[in-house]
Amino acid sequence: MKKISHSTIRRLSKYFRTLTQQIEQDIKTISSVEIANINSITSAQVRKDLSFFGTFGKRGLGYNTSELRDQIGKILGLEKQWSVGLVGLGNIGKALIQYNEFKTQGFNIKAIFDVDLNKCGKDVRGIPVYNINEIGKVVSKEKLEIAIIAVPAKVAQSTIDIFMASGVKAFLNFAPTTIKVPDDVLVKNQNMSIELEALSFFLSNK
Amino acid sequence: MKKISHSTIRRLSKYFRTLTQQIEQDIKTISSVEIANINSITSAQVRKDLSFFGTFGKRGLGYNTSELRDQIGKILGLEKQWSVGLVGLGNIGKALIQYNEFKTQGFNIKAIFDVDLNKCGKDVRGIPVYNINEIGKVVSKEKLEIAIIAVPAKVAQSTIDIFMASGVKAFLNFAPTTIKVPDDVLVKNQNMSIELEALSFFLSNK
DNA sequence: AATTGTGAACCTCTTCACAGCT
DNA sequence: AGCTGTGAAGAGGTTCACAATT
Repeated sequence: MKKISHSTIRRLSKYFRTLTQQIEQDIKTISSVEIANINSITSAQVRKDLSFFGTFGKRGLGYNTSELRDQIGKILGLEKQWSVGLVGLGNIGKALIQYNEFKTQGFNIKAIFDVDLNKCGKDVRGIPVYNINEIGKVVSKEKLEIAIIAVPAKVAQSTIDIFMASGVKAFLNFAPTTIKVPDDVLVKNQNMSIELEALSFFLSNK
Repeated sequence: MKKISHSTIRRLSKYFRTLTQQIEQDIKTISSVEIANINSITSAQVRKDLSFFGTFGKRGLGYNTSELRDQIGKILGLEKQWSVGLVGLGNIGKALIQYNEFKTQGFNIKAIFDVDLNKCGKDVRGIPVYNINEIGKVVSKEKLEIAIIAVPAKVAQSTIDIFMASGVKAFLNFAPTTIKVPDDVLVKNQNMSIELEALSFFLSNK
C-alpha cells in the first residue's frame, strides 16, 4: 500500500466521529465542505485524504454518511477486535482499566502485568494480573497484539523489548520517554507532559 | 516572535527530558548528535530547533547540559507556576486529580468544576469543587490561566466557550471532539481514541 | 448547479553540506 | 579536529483550481 501519513490517519479518525454524529441525527448525506467545517480544515484536505483509499462520493451530491462511515471503519480496522495487554498497575494503569472506551472500540484488555508480586495472581475487574516475567507465556496464550505501557520511564524500553521478543508490534506508551523500535513496530505515545509544556510555551510567548 | 512549529516545541520538551537525564548522570557536555540519537532524530534537526531561539552551543565542543536545560526551560516557560481549573469529576477527572505530575511541572489545580450539585461545595484532595455556573467568578478569583476539560464531548465546546468568555486562552481537552477557537486561543487535545485507531490501522494494513 | 477527485502549485518542515568557531 | 549554526536543497504535506460527473 502507498505510504499514508500519520496526519491522514488522525484525520480519518475525526471524520469517522463526525459521520457517527451525523448518522445519529439522521443525516443521510454530507459534503466534503461540511466535514471540513466541523473539523476546522479545508474540503480539499478531506477529499485528498479519502482519495488515498478509493472514491467514496458522488459528484454533485456528496457522500452517503453511513456508507462513508463503514468504509472509514474498514480502513481503520475498527470492526476488528484486538487483544490487549496492560503493563503497570500504578495510577495510570488503574485509571485505564476503569476506562470503558477501550472495550467500546474493540480493544479488549485480556491481561494485566505488574512487578509487584502481591498484585499478581489476583483479578482486577475480572482481568487476571500476571508477573512481568510471564509476559512471553501470556502473549502466546492470549494472543496479545497490542500492549499498553503504563510503567515508569526507566523501564519502558526494556518492557517493550520483552513484548517485541514475543512478537508484539503495536504499543500505546504512557511513559514519558522515547522508545526505540524497528520499522515494523509502531509506538503511539500518550504523553501529557508534552502537551502541558506546549501550553506553557504558548502562554509564556504571547 | 517568529512562528515556531508545534513539532519544534514538542521536540524541545524531549530535549529537556534528555538533558535532565544526562544531568542526573553527572554528564556535563552533550553534542547535537547525542541528543539526536537518544530521541531517534537527526542532529541537524536538533541544531535547527535550537537555532530559532538563540545560539547555545560551543563549536567544536557541544552544549553544556545544565546551561542548555535552563535555556530550554526558560523557552518553554517551565520555571513558571500556572493556575489551573479542572472541569468534570468523571473517570478521567478523578484520575487527573490523583496525578502528581501536574504539580511537579508547575501546573497547580486550584479549582474543580462539575455539574453535579452533590459534588459541589466539597473538597477533593484539598481542592474546592464548584458548580459549572461559578466558572466566571472563580476564574477571576483564582486567576485561572489554563482549563483542563474532562467533560462529555457534547458539552466540551460550550464549556470552553464559558472559560473563553472569562478570558482563559489555554486548554487541555480530553473530550473526543474538535473544538473551535479563535487564533489567540490554544487547545491541546489528549485523545486516546485517535491513538488507538492509529494502532488499529497499522495492525490492519501490514 | 453542485460537488467530487486529482494534477499542479504552493508552502512548510527536514536534511544536507559546509563555513565558521573553539 | 570536532562540532555548531545556517543557507540552500530536498521531501512531504496542504491547498488550488478545474475537468469530470451526477
